[in-house]
Amino acid sequence: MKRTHSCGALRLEDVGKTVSLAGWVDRRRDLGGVIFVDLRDKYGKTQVVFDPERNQEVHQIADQLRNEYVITVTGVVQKRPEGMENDKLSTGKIDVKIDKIEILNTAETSPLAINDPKEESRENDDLRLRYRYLDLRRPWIQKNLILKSRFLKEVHNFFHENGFEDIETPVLCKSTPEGARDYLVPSRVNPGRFYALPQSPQQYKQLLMIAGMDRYYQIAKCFRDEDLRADRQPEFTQIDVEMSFVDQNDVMELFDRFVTEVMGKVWDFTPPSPIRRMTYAEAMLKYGSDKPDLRFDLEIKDVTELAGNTGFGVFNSVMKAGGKIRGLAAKGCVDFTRKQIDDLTAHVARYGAKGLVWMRVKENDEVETQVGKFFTVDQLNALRDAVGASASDMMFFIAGSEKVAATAMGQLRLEIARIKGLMNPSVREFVWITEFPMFEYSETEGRYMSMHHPFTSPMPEHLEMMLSGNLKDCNAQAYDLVLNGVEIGGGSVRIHKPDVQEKVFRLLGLNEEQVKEKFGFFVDAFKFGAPPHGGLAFGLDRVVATMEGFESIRDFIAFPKNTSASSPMDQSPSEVDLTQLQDIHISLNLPKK
RNA sequence: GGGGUGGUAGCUCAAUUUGGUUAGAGCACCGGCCUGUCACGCCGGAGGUUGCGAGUUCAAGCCUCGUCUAUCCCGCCA
Repeated sequence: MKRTHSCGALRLEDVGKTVSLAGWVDRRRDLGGVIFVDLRDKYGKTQVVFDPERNQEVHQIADQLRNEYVITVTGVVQKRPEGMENDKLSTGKIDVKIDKIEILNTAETSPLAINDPKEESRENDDLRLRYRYLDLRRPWIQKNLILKSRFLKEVHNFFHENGFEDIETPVLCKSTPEGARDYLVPSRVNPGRFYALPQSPQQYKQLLMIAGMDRYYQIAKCFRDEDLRADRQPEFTQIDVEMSFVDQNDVMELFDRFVTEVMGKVWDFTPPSPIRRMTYAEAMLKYGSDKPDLRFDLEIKDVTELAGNTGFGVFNSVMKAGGKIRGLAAKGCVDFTRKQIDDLTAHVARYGAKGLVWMRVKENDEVETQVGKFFTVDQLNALRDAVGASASDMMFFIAGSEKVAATAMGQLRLEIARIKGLMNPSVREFVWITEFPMFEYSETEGRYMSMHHPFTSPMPEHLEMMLSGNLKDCNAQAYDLVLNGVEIGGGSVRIHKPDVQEKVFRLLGLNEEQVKEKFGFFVDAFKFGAPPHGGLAFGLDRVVATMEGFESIRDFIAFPKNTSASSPMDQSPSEVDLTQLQDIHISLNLPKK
């Protein structure tokens, strides 16, 4: 027994007890005589005291202690002298006078400042990942992992209480077209053949519905071989759910309860119930995004008719070409400098905006703008009223294709909110986005692609439209759950009729042979009595990160990859022995340097 | 694949108008002093291929080119 208590356990009522503690030396304060050591473990910190008058031998050993040494100590809990309490520690009213010490391990000087009291001070990511086991000793990051663990426990409870079964699905799967690039695993016993790691257990969970399992959930590892971002890792975890005999309302209602009962409990708050819903069309129009951040207004207005029918050639030609003109009133931003506006212009250019038109509303409500000569005073005033601007506001306008006008404006909206500090991290705004388009035209592929995935059912009233080949206006029974501008979950009602599924594959450009080869087993399964079903997947890492106000999910994953999808700690991916490659019948054809 | 930003001591950063003594500071580290500190304090010390490679120049951390790398973003991510 190395310890009787953790380093976060002792309180005033323990005074007088003889205790043993074990942990890491967080910090040593040597006053010449008495030596103080903050001993740290997962549970907290406790100050232990080495008094030369109490025990000279032990004191001499304490003299050798350095940061991150691993020790076990035994001593007597004492009330700290008057005025010597430390309010920052839960154990701060006591300390432990040490009679016995054992150095369990020494430690080299840490390349990371583990005991840095400034929580926001972090070394660069490369160094942190290289010494991740040291990085993970920091209390703030341990807190993140522990929170995720607690959340998972409640997730399991919730689904079990609601009749869901936790069923594992394969990690070695069949590679399928559509979607992200697959991670491939060569088969040794089947030369020239490959498994794919699952992008999600989508098909398996649907097969479980066909199998009659009725309600399935799984904490599922998913893999996507695409470029990384702060909120995207090549492997990540989903709370994956599927239910039989449900419509989309049933799924959303279940997750309304999930948010209230699980997230509300873990983060100790009361979410709105039900969570508000907004159509995709409304979100794109008003917020220029399918994941609107509703912590602030800054609503976008369509001013195509107003602005297009003026003497301003740019607006005029965009409208005639079938494009849109969108505007918004940036409240209290009349004093934006020319440099700020230039930066905003550059910002929206990244999203395809050809330009950014700005107008100031002066104290007397008069509109002032560089392009004023193209508008009448009435037209300017009409624009001002249309976007809801008044004195001391700045107005911004973007003209372009509907997609560019919407998304560039949406990004402008976010950037203004950042500048004005409107993204309050303590506010949580949930919203369901519904009625997503069924298909999306891909310029790079030159064809329509599924916006969600190819198993998504069209809205019943749009089925005929889809079957007749109108893909543009066909909406799906798909829904995303959005929190503070972050998509934390998404799902759909699935197609359960084999003929509809076949048709969708065909519309996506897959011929009969390709469907048979890639999805044959899946399509066959639907011929044997598939129940209507639907579900949803929650991004576990992203939910926790977003709830904690972090943008990067890396601080919630014990061993994440860097942006090159490699691990600076274990140097993976790495080269392998030639014999290993021979076993799996692989020869390398590497790009020239 | 493309763009932005960064790479200087173990760590976090600095180094004046394109350049001008021996590249600095804080923390960490090592030594000394200090008996109630808690980011202890005081004194001293050590620590540098300025990512790498070329180039321009009398002179490069600083300018140019290439390259590597990290990060953020666009594309991509059903």
